[in-house]
Amino acid sequence: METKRILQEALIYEILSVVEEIPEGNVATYGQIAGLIGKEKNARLVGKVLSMAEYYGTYPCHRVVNHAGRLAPGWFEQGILLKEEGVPMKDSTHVDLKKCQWDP
DNA sequence: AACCTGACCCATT
DNA sequence: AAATGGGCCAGGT
Repeated sequence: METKRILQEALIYEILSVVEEIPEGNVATYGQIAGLIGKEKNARLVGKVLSMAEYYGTYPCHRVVNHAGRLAPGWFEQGILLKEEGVPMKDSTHVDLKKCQWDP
């Protein structure tokens, strides 16, 4: 039980430290992040963690979108934050991945 | 164990 | 990047 909790926290830390690396004006996809921490097929977990990111601290989780550039459902503030950074938006719910996807 | 859910991804149409 | 269908993985009932 205890070891499981520790492993989870380690995973969360890895995810958040990658998110922290995303430069202003760029966005990354969940799958991208999952790949960077060596868990390519675990993009869903990344989303899960980010949904609770504020619980762990302040991270630029608004710079993370899905593979189609769609913003997180049920989080309207995200679009505003991105626009303020100068991220090109296709519409209120999609960013232009082609122009602003983060290249690690 | 079985089943459902989700801030997902991919190939196909 | 629109709609569908199938796959994946972790958590919760």
